[in-house]
Amino acid sequence: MKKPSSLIDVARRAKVNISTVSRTINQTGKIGAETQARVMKAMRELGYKPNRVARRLRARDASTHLLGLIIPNIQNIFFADLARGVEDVAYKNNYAVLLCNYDEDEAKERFYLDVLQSESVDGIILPPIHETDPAVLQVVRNGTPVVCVDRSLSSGNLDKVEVDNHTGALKAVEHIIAKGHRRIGLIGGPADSSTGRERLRGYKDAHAKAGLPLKPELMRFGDYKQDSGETIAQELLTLPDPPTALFVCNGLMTAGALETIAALGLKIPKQIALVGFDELLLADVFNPPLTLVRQPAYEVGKSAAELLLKRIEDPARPATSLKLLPELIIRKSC
Amino acid sequence: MKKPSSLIDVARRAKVNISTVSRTINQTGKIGAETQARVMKAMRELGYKPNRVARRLRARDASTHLLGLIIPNIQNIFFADLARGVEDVAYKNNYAVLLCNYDEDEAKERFYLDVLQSESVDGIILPPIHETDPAVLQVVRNGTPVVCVDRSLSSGNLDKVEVDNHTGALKAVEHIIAKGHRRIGLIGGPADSSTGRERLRGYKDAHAKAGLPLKPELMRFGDYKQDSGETIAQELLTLPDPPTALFVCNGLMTAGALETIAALGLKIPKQIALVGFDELLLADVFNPPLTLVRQPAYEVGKSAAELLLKRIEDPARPATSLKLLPELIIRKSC
DNA sequence: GAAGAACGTGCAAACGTTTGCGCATGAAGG
DNA sequence: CCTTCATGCGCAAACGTTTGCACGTTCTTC
Repeated sequence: MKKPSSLIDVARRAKVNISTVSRTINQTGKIGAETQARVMKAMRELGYKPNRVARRLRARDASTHLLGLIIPNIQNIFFADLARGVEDVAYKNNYAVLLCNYDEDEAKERFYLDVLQSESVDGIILPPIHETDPAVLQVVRNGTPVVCVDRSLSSGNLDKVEVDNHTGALKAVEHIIAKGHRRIGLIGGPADSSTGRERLRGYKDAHAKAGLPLKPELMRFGDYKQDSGETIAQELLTLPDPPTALFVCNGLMTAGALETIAALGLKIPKQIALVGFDELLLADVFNPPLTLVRQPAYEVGKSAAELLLKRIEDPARPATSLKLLPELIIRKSC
Repeated sequence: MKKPSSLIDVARRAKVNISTVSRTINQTGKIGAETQARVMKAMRELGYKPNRVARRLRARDASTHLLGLIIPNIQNIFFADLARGVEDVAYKNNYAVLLCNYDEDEAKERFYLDVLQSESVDGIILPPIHETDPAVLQVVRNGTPVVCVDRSLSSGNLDKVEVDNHTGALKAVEHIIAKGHRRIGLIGGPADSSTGRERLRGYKDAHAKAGLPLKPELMRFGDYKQDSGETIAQELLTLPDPPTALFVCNGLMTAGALETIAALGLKIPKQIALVGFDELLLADVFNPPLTLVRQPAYEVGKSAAELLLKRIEDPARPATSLKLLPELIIRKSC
């Protein structure tokens, strides 16, 4: 473990004081051209790299050009796309982003929040695990810029960018109803997530508008992972009086549902119609091509990062709240 | 920006010296039960959280229980799965992992390497951008434990876990040949990646073993992203004398190829057979179900993390090199 | 009952930076 | 020739920890 060279080493080699070295590095203060050259040379020769830890310890407010992004599940393409959106604008502005995958685990979320904070990132983007997330609130109170994505935080004054889940679900279910379906199975999201609830509301409202009664036995709730889509579809489709259409509330669960539909040998859309949430790889070349609600995941990430950068620049600016519209892509599965 | 409380505040409140506080936190040294209680109380009341930055500055070797993972492209499911493998074993061992997505950009890779290093992570897992990556070598020389995944680094002495790409490709192409194909299009990986070259070698060796001549016009190389799969498939399939089968060297490019096959209205496997690399969501319920080489992505991540933890514990242990076998899953597309 | 041993705690240095202040030096201005 | 001032640089404190050392008590042990 070779000890890396420090300011002191550079200073010694260039025969100046460490403050001079620091100042030439940061372009702060007046330093003679000749001295600067000598310092630069010494730095090059020693392969000097500033120690970010020390730098941040000294100056808590020294920008590290580092963003934190905390996501529930990296295997969910929605979040991967979102992450890319964040990445791209961050990088364009010379920021790097530290990604943390908390796997819907509250303790883990808290841990990462801690880490990012104590790494002094300039700001954090995350979907709060639920509406009143005290850990997140604490971070906000500490003065770290935070922007919420996808899910919201009840406590008002935060920048956030969400998808209009209610409208998305409403349109989807209205489309299903327009296709003549009356028994529409719901594979919903977790009840304690705002996205889950909003999509459920869309499902309900579509029924109400069409004067269709809700059938509780057709409404089940998963955890946004593939397995639960598979299991719930199994339950629903083996009911004595099964639904004729399925509305599945996210991409992974849609994949799961498709697995059981295939296992059951059901034909889409004749025997069972299907509309899913989230775009899926290959959805348009699937057989039949899948009708689904495309969420602008990349754009969510992009906007969030832009908002965050603005806030970092001007912490006093009023909070902006964006709501992006999802798009119902009608193909052949319903 | 409220200033968080420090050891000093806690010490003052508990009427002890800061060293006493530090010691009760870290369970190091003997501290009386009563004093401990007083300190704990003060910490609770102040909501004290240790400052990780300061801690790491002081003790460069103090484990932060933090791992770094640098991946080329988060949207590639292979890496998402790999990341989950890393995550899971890390978390089980009380480590957190900082994920960095460098998007095949060398400058970005270097940047993240810098950041992780100066964040003093305990170790780093990454697929080196190419065999002789000086930045990575530098990190290794600095004494930071590194394990390479997926791709290798020419300079020997590193822990690494790879997939046997040669065997995987060999089996795949042998299977294609066994199905009677003689004109097999290759949508390969980048020539400067070890995975790309190994898979190419498998493709070539399968031809050689079957006594089949290589046809350079059927061999093209993409960048592992969906678009290039789409474009190259387009080029290949509109050749005057097009291939009757396609071997596609990763998942995203396979998806791209499927897009153009659909656009061209070609029937799989009759008009064009296909074998891809990487498991794909819905591959088994696709029409037809896709024959492909499944890489044990999750296991790669898992093993890598285990290796890294072992190395952190015992930096002197000899380097281990793992080669995991991919599996040819024969379905209907070839 | 005296000599250690063990225990509990405080003191201060060190980690690698940034930065306010102060001190020379030389040029400009009267 | 004496002030004034800008320029260029050094000194030392501070950021929040950890940790070796020292010191005073109390408990064994013969």
